[in-house]
Amino acid sequence: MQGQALPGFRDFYPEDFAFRNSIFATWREVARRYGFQEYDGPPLEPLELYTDKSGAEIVQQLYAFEDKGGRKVALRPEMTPTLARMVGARAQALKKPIRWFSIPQLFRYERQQRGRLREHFQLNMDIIGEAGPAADAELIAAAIDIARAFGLGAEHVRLRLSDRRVLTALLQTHPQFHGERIRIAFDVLDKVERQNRNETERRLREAQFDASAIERLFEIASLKGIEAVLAELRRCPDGPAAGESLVAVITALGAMGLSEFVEVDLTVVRGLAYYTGTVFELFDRAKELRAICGGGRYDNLIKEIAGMDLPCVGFGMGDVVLGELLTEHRRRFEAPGQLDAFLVAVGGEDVAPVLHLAAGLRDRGIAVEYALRNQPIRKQLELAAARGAPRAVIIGPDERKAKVAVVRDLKTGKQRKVALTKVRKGVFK
RNA sequence: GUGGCUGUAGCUCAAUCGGUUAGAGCGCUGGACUGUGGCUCCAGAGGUUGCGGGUUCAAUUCCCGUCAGCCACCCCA
Repeated sequence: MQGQALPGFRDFYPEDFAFRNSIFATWREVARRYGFQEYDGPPLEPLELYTDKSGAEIVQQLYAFEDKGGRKVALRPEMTPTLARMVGARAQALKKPIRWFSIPQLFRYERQQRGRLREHFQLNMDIIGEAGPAADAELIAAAIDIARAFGLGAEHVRLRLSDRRVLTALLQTHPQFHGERIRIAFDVLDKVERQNRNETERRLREAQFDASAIERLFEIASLKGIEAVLAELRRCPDGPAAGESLVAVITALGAMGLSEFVEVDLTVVRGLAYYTGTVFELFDRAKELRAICGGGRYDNLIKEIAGMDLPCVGFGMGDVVLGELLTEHRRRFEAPGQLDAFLVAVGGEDVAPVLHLAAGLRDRGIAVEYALRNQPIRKQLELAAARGAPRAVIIGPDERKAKVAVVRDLKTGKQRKVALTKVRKGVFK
């Protein structure tokens, strides 16, 4: 075997490409329904776009190198910094709120495993310039509607919802959770579901938290559902205010009829440091796969990158985990037969008339194919069927004499003679 | 980046205790079938057993390295 794709990179054979296209088409369709406009940026960006925001360690996970002009560049690992730059540059001119989406191919140099490659396509939807919770609800609704558009209902997926402002308010009721140490608590909470309790306690003790603080953190982690969270918030000084946005988001989603998908869970934190409020993830119910989609509110990022003060909320949804889930649910896309007709020449003297007919039909936008060698009709029909053509148009000496073609329905096997004048116009019956 | 497991035809898998010419099904190509596909039958092509080294009279089989895949960690687009 001579060569193969680099590790973590995919070849898309026609059936894979059809599947990918069907995912993209659904993404675009839902984005359109929500009034989003599509944009794109360069796949190659200045390295600093990522290092400035994410810290130098992430360079280890970037496809980064020096170009021939000595510039340090990187293949984009995420779309948000590019979006921030683009919006920042025209922030004055763009009518707010901005609703934009993109389907970039993103790259990351990491060891691949299931659901995580070195390259993937990711739908990004963002609302920029609206600080209120209606924007958060709108995006969460879009994420859920995408799942629904793929035939995934509340029995297949669930949306886990949290809010960092709520989490902060609850944590701060304990004196040991303050300032930088809240970040540590975030980090631990993010992993609390994946680790056993002993491991979690060990990490907290290493970070100098005492038994009462650890107890408090587990208390917060165990709060499930909005009622439990609200009850707890009422016992904090700034609690009710911190919970306002979360309540508004849940209310809006309820009004849209999406409550059965939504579950408040404070252990959803998201790894990225720049989230400031709402955070959410879409999961398969069985929780066998990684998150299908993740996002949240990041109100300070554009100011950091472009200097404009614009609140944002957005999410990313990759094609890899989603594709795995769809395949599991047997919703794998079958490549559609794209031909309208397969033209069959009975003998060598029929080839030129078939070519002529093919050219005329193609001019009319009709998709046709014919055998590239002289073959028995048997072979030509076999190819026609394999290509998924709905019908074969057979032309032989008898047909030419009678100025007709035999149109054979390849599904039913029924055939009839149709005048050539009609066939030439793409009328096959 | 760390650790564990696994690599045989395009795909799914065989190959006895280490035994000489590595097989089968599906798929692909051709034929039976000279104006009618799907069925059936026949034949063919397709392999450096991931790659490299070692042990042995003999390696798909045992050992080491390496690459790739899967899983876990790390990390989360």
